[in-house]
Formats: sequence, C-alpha cells, structure tokens
Amino acid sequence: MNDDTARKRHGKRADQRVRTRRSAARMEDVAKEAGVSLMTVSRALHQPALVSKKSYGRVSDAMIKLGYVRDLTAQTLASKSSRMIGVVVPTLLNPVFSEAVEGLSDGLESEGYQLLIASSGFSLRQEELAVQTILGRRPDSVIVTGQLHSRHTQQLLLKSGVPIYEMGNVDAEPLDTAVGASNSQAAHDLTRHLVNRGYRNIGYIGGHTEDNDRAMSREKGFLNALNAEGVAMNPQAMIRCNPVRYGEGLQALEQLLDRFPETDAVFCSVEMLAIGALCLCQQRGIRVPDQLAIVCFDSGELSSLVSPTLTRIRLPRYELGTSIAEDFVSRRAAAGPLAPRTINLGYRLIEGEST
Amino acid sequence: MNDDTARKRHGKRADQRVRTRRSAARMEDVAKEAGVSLMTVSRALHQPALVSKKSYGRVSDAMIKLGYVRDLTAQTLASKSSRMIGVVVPTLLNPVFSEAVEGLSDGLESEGYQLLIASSGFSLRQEELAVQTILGRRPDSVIVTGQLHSRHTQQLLLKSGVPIYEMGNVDAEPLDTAVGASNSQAAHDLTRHLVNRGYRNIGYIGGHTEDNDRAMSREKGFLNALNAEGVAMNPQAMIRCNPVRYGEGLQALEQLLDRFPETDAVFCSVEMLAIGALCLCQQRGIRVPDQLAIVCFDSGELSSLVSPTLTRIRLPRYELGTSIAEDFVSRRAAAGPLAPRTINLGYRLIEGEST
DNA sequence: ATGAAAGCGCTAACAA
DNA sequence: TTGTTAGCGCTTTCAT
Repeated sequence: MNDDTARKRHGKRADQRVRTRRSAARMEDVAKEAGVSLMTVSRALHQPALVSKKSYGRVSDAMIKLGYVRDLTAQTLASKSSRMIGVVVPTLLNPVFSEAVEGLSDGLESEGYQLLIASSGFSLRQEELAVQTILGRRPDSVIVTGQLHSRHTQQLLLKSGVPIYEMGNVDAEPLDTAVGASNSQAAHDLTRHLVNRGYRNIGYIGGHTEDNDRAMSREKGFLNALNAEGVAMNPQAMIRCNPVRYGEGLQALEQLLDRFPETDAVFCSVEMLAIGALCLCQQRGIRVPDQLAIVCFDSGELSSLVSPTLTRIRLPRYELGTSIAEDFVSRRAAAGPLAPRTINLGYRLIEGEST
Repeated sequence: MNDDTARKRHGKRADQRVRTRRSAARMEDVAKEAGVSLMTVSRALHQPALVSKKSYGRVSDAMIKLGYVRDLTAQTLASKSSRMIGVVVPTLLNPVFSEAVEGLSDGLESEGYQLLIASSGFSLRQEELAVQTILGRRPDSVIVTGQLHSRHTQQLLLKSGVPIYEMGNVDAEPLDTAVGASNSQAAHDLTRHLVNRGYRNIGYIGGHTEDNDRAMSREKGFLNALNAEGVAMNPQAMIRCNPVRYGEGLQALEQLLDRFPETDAVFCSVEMLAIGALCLCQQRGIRVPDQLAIVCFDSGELSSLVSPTLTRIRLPRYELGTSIAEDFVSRRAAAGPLAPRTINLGYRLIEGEST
C-alpha cells in the first residue's frame, strides 16, 4: 500500500524530482504518521464519534505534529459543499452595505461559513462578472444587492441551484428570496411627513439611479407622494450624486440652494448625503429646521446623534445581514427548494428635530 | 473513449442512478458538444493562441449553449493557484476597515482575484480560526490587520508559503510585509500639537487595547509625548471604548467631562469616537475649540466637513488597500520570496478648526 | 494543433 | 471500528 501511495503521488516523475517543494502535509501524511488509514483521519475530523478513542488521539497528535491544515478546496470538490457564501455589494464605502456584510459575517461565520465578497461598483455588468466567478467557486448560497440584475445574471443565479438572496429591497418579484423593506413605500411615508408638516418647496438629493433599483424605488415613492398630495416639484430640484459620499451631499445641497433659494425642505435618500447636507448647514449657519428641514432615508447611528437629530427612515442594515444568515441556516435544515418569497423586515419612520 | 468517459463518471453506480441530479455542465460536456477533446476546451480558456480558430469557435458556441461555468475549485486543486486572497479585519462596522477592504477589492478584482473576508471581532483567538480556515482554501495571499497575532497564527501564516501582509501599522517587526504608518509616531505628533497649542488638561478617548496593537501604539505615542513635554496625565482621564461606535465616543466624552470638568482638550484615537464627541459638544452647546479642543486620529472624510473641522491625523485607508494590491501584483511578477520588509505609507497631520 | 494519461487532496459508497 | 475503491472537475505532462 505504501508503495502504491508513493507511486500515485509522484507518478513516473518520482525519480526526476523527489518532493522538492516542501508542500503542506496532506491527510495521507497524517494517516501515515498516526499509523492509521486516510479515512480514519477524515472521520476523526468529521464524525469523531465513529473513531476509537485511541485512533482519535493518535490522529490528533499527528495533525499537531505536522501542522496539518485541511484542504477545503479538495473537500469542496469531493463533497459538493464549499461552506462558502458569495456576496455582491455595490461598494463597501457606504456604511449601509458594510454593516449588512458585517451582519452576514457575524451570522454565518459562527455556523462555519465563509464570505466571498465582491464589489460591483453599481454596475450590472460588473455584477454579472462577479456572480459568474463566485458561482465558479461552488458557493452554498449567493447574496446579491437589490432586485435589478441583468438577464444573464438572473439565469446564472437561478440555474446555480443554491439559495439566492436579494437584499435591501422588496419592491419587485423576488428571484428566489428577497429580504428587506419596501423602499418606495418608506420613501412615500417620509415624503408625506414633510408635506404634512407644511413644507412645499421640497428638494431631493439622492443616489444615481443607473443600475440601482433602491435609488429608483426611493425616487418613485418620493414623487408619488408629492403627486398624491398635490405638491408640485421641479425636476431640476432633484439632484443625483455619484459617487455617494458625505462631500457629495454637501455639494448637492449647495447646488440645490443655488438653483432654488426658496427650498424649505430636502429629502436625502441616503444617510451619507443627509449628513453631508447637514454639514453645509452648519458651515453656513443655516438653521435646521427653521430655515431648512432635512429628512434622511436609510439612517444609521449618526442621524440620531447629530444636532439637530434627523427625521428619518430606519431600514435594517446589520439586521438585514443577520436575518439572511438566519434564514439560510434554517433553510439548510429544511427540505428542498422553496417557491420565491419575500421577507419584509419593515422600516420605521423616526421623527427627529430636523423637521 | 466515450465509453471510458461514461464509466469514469458513473462508476459502478451507472445503472442505479443515471445522472439524476441535473448537475452543471463540465468541461467534458463542452468538449463533447464541440466535438473536440477536453484539453482543447481547457486551452481555449487559458491560451486561445494555441487553439485553431475553428476549434475555438466551436468551443465558444458550446460553452454558451450549455451555460458553462468553469469550476474554480477543481481548477485550484489541479493548478495550485486559487486566485483568492484572504483578508482578516476586526470588523467592517468601522469605516477604517471597510474602506481598506474596498481598496483591496478595487485593486485586486481587476486583476482577477477574489476576496475571502473574515471578521475577527478584535479577538486573536478568532483571528487564528479565521486564518486557519482561510489557509484551507489555499489562497494566493493572506492579509491580516495589525501586527499582533497569536504565536500559532504567526506560524500558520509563515508556513503557508504565500505572501503575507500586515496592514495598518508598522511599529513592530514585520512577519513578511507590513504596510501602513507608524501609529505611535503619528499619535506622538498629534499630542505634541495639543501641547504646543497650550492645552494642559488633556483627556484621551480611544479604542480598547485588548488584542489591538494599533490602539496600544496610539496610547503609547500619546503618553510618550506628554511625558516628553512634561505634561501630567491622570490615568482616569483615559477612556477606552468597546465597541468603537459614534455613540460610544459621545458617552465617553460625557463621562470624561463628568470626572474632569477642567478638561480643555481631548485626543480621540478613532474618527468615530471624535465625531461622537463632537456631537456631544453640539448637543450641549460646548464651544469647540474655545471650551474644549478635539483632535482626531485616523480621520476620514467626515472630519473635514463637520464644523468645526477637526485637527487630525490622516492615515491611508482606501490607499492602504490599493497599495497592498499593487505590491502583491508586482510581487507575483517578481522572483521568489523576499525578506521581511516594511512599507511605510506615512501620515499627515492636518490642522483644523477644532484646536 | 490536439489528445491521453496521471494526478491535485479529499469524501462517498461499499466492504470487511 | 476501520479500510478500499472510485471518483469530484480540472490542469499538467508527455505524446502525437
């Protein structure tokens, strides 16, 4: 058997090159060291109960002695489960996404899953590439951002046979499982709040809408609400930022006030933009909400700490990640694939001092 | 050949279970569809130049027709290169880390590498587990945060044979390649700035120091500077936050002022804490810098937008990631392993309105 | 330019 | 409880 093993390992090249590169210890090396078969080592790792105390001890010692690290690549190939989960987000520069990813990480690492993360930069084309490469790693699940994907991406995802999660919006038909809240409805609510408070010259500062269904949903909710309330809106008073950063929010408000000095309220569709806008007010001494009201969509911790605190829509961020993690774990236990479904985590409208 | 192939695929179970599960197309399926050998398909993917135009076309068509997605797991096992890079950060909730990861992502995805990301939660023990699992995936490089690691983690990393990057600090001996700036030196500079401005009752709000060399380096730099300048410091005026969040910074300052109302300046070792502290000042109407000066270590965009702008140390964040990516890529091209080295990216002290 | 054979390191299924 | 055999889907090497 030993001879056979040696032959397998080195093949006909055994004479030419005798284990030159100090490759890492393999399961077989551990087996040999422990004086058991390779399968006993494998079992000691997976189902220690099926291995005798004695064997287990010898295997353990051998692993430590050799500094053995199991090759999960080979394990994946042989077992059809990688314990990796692919995640595609537009960018990690916006805390919305990094917090969601942290939630995923916290919920999944403890269950033995690892995260393969890709940034798509708000491009459906890049998302497609990312999904393709991720699928090549045979992940146990794929999590993408939003519900807008290229036709090919959708096909790839659906064909993959693993659970797919679309996170952050539930306004469209889910591909498999959509988790999040209704952006359009939440934006509608927040806008109505402004109107109810008597604001009539409302500006809008949002993210760019190319390849971004969340931004589109928010605009839709905003415009629908104004429409329903019979409040007029000049399209020029809608500013789309690209990229979305604090500084862009500041500049956007600058531009907005420049064009429409009569503006009495501004709807910011992302927290970073709202904070940026508030910074401009502080720099210029614009009193909030007396001179200008600010509302913030998709707020995090900052909105509740600044002065004045912002009236805002709170969407799940970190919880978005943990919810998906939880669902995935329970779904593993359950039977086969489910019908497409939506998990609506809801949102909260929190009234702050800024309106 | 076809018979042989079929035998290999199904083995002795061929009769019992005839390709029930609709598994994904393999390279061999593509080959069959295109009427060429498996190797021609493999070459078409890797070295199209070596394949005839005609074969290439047929292979391309077959791939599209079958929706072929290459199995990178198998590729990794066979080729010894995974094109995956492992990254361990304490948390993605602090923008410092998510920005660095985004930099890595931007620099590496374009080169065809994917990121396997793990959060260690500021625990050396968890870091060790993360490193172990990551190494099991046979990554082409591993990037960890800071220079403080368990003995075992160090061994694992060193033994792995792939380039190792320690990011965010360069105060200690590098394991392989350390990239970042000197936290202690920068903290020293920033503290001296406070002293030079005449502040004498200086408080300190920082991150917790367990398993965190960056936090320790900053404290060291801070205390050394005070010492050198002959300024006294009550240990009670050092507050360590855990976790590090905006709100914690706010509470920490509250606590600090409660204990030492005479405090005239506060050193915040993380931007989130500084912003939190500033929020408290705004809430309470504490005038900055007249009543209280604030300096901020490791600042991002926000520090330059708030009012007053913060006097701060700017460390590379996003650039930390892109620098590592760049070094890794160029290192691939170069020869073998290098001696341990440090890449000092430096820092900038930016004087704001808060001092 | 193309193909056949021999693994990569592991697990699933079967046998003992 | 332990071991044997046959792959997982790909690349490497060698041959044609």
